[in-house]
Amino acid sequence: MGGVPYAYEWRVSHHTQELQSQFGDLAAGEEVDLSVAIAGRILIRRVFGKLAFFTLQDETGVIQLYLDKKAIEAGMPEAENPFQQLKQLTDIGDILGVRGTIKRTEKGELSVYVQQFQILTKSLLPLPDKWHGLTDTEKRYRQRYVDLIVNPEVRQTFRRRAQITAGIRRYLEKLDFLEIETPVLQTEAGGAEARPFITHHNTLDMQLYLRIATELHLKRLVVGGFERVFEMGRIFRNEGISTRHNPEFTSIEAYMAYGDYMAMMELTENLMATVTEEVLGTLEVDYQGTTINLTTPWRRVTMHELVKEETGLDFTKFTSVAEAITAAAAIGLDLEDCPTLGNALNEVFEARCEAKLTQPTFVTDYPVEISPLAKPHRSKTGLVERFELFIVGRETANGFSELTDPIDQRARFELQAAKKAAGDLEAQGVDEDFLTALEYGMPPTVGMGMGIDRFVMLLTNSPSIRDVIAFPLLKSAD
RNA sequence: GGGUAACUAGCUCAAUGGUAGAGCAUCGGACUCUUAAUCCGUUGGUUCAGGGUUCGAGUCCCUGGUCACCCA
Repeated sequence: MGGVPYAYEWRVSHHTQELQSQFGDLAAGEEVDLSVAIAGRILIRRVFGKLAFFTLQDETGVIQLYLDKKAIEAGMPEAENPFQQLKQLTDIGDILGVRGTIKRTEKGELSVYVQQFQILTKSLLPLPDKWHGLTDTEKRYRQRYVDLIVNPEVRQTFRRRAQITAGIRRYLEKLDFLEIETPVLQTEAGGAEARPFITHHNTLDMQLYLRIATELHLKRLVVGGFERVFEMGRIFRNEGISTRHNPEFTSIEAYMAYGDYMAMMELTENLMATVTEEVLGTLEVDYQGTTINLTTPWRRVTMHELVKEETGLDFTKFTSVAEAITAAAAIGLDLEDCPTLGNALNEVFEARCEAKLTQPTFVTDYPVEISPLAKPHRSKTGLVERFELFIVGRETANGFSELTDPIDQRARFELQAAKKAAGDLEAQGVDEDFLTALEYGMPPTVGMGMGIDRFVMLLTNSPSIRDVIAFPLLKSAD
């Protein structure tokens, strides 16, 4: 005791939750002569003259400490007035190690009957009000460590996030998928339509981009002979920030040779349902007051059907963009800027359908114009074999039979490059090396990408993406 | 990008244009079964920043900042 406010170690025998469950049915007033050692942060202090109650929190939960003057003096005979020191030197927020036995107090609170204690770390800053806690959103995100200390549900969210990512990996590995890491720093940011972050390598004196997708490298691996690959990792998009968008977020992309988009829809729903069941123990998920039912199979509907269902517009009947624009105007939609029929269809879909897709729904058969990496539909001209998964009106996953024809792929890239040259900041350039890979031959392959953060939001009932990212990007405070 | 609202003590919040406050936390004291312990006392402020109106601004006006929500 005394003098060393920052200790080196404390041998812990139990965590609070273990004790709470192990002695859950101990009767009030009963004691158990089991010696335990625990450690944690002092959350609340209730101090009397010769008796004190602390609430101690460790990673798993909380337990009360029963601090009796006589017991502590008996347990720490070399110390001088140890109980007095305990009262004077400890504060809310300090990390304390204790050894003692188990006792449920007469008032019924399971406690550690402390014989010895040591201040392991002194806290110099006061914790937020124990009753009101920390509610200021900005402070919660900027000082997540404080948020984690005082809001147990925040710890639960990140614990659950870890279970989800572990569950996804376990599921895919069981299906013989191999996780391979691909470059974050790239000379050309491709694989998606998004503005990239630009950075610079000093010794090579080279402009580099942070990846906006993992797609093109994973497909190179498929060319190389890995039939089932995936990568779960951070990607970066230099776009706006909202409750659904953080500039860096986590995606998983998985590629499976010899499968098509139908197979991948099945894999995706089974993967998500399995992980949900593992983590929540149910497929009925409450999200912000709405029950989302993840029981498979999920609804599959083509974009054409859905648009017709919601708006009455039958895009299979239109022969030109002009016709579509006129018809859309009649229902109050301005599509003047749409260059092609496919763009117009997508525009109507985004404006009128997306938000209504509350229950999990695979929207299929997208226009080729907005899908530069997807294989043409085997029976519908102008469309590709693609799906997007919507849950709670949010795009949560995206997959397609991969375009494997290098000539077609070059033409699609060139269209993109033309848009880029015309000033479209989200268009991608021609990735010559990727085309070379395709020229060596890529087996028929299906790929899928999923937004991990959005899936975690769903399973943790989090309204904002910032609630599932430990340290979300915020503007600098000053 | 547009709109709305918030910003005051460490935390949660008050304060008709007229002396900046409360609870908890801090600090000191009393107290051997508390659960937001209780009781007595104490400390604590660039009212987000900068300008303006006014005898006087936390309050009204303008500009900016951050966060939140809604819309695009």
